[in-house]
Amino acid sequence: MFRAVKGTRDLLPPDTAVWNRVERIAREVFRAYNYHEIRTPILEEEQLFARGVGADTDIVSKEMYAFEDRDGSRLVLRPENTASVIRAYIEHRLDQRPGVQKLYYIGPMFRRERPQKGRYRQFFQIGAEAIGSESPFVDAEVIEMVSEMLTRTGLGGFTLLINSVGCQNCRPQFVEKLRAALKPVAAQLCVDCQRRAETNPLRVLDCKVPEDQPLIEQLPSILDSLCEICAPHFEQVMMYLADRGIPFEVKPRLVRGLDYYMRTTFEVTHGDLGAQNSVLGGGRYDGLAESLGSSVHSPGIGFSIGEDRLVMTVARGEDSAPDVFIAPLGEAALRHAGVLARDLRRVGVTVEVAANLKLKRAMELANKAAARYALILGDDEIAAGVYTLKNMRSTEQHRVTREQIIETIGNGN
RNA sequence: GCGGCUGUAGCUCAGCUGGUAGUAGCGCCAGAUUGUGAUUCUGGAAGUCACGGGUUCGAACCCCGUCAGCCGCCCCA
Repeated sequence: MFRAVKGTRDLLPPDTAVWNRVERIAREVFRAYNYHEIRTPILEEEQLFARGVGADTDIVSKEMYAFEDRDGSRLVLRPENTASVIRAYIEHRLDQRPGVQKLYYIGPMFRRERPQKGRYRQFFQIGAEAIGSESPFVDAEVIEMVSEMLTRTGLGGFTLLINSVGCQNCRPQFVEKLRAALKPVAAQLCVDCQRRAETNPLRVLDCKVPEDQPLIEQLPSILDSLCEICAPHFEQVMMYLADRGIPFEVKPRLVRGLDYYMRTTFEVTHGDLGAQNSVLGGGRYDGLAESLGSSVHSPGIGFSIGEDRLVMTVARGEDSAPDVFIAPLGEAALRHAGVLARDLRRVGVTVEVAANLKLKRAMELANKAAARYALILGDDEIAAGVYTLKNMRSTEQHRVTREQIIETIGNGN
């Protein structure tokens, strides 16, 4: 027997209704903020991510689905979408279009990790990028938008964390400071942190081992090391968020795993997600376009929502049910039903026709499908030129004309 | 990539210290005579007990391996 490959899954009804609802809300919110959809290929050149995301990141160094194409070129299934969007932005000279380019996407990403709760090898992201402005106002607007989006999907009890990770000027200085501060205490930290202290000191700040926390608290904060550009930028972002009444928490130890982030970074966590408690991550990446070959400075900020994780945490809805379940008795009635069904569907009524079934069976199926009405069509009705319409909930049934069907159903009775 | 737990009908699960699977619940299908569902009653189908080895007279049960799922680590959405 064939099965979905490890880490991938089939989404079945009625769960797909929840996905559609989430996506519908996302599109509505994107529209309100004047974002437009971009669709980029799932396959990209391997180098795009090595250069964009960073060759040393976990995503690139060990999680990509990479393979050699028949012509020898190295391709990958995209592990994230920001690099692709920037690639498309450069390729199609979107920098020549007027104003800030505000783009959104919804689609699958691929990372070859060990699956667990809220983590799949094929997972879906809803994300957006605003390219062409360094203004902290844009940062605040993006953050406001994600907050709005999550709230409207019905997600409650999430926490918005923000931070600034500085820029190429102030971050290296901070890293040195951190290294110096870590030297005397590294031996008392967990083994992972001892390794991180060497390879990537910023990661130590993100350690979750409880015993390490007292020592980590004592380490310098990047917010004290921000340069004269980064510091006011962050202040303004917080001010604009406060203006809009958006609750947030400053987490100076928030570190993101992608190399391209600078200045503003943010994350949304939710308690119901288990160890993978992050529903959304994002940040500013002012140098990314240039590192991907753009001749024009194209600063940007973006985010992506883990749609699988969001769906996990929002209420489970019900899928749509038919308005009318038509039960035709006999061949003549079936032909008549086919035409009637077409006409009803054309005016927006959801119709199911029970073909070649006994009436009892048709009624059973109408009930199981949660249909609002059953429409019985037999020789009597054909002779009289009417239909028998039964309200499945109240059990009342009447003989009605074609016009009355649409009227009754349209009224939602 | 590393660790822990789990793997019996479509689903949720029983199955005693190994003797060769359950009238279990839900679901599914059919019937309770004529053109009426959801309630009720009756009947039925469906499992190579994840897969492959081993121990044993005998394994769903014990041992080893593989695979899958879940949970955690790493990291991230």
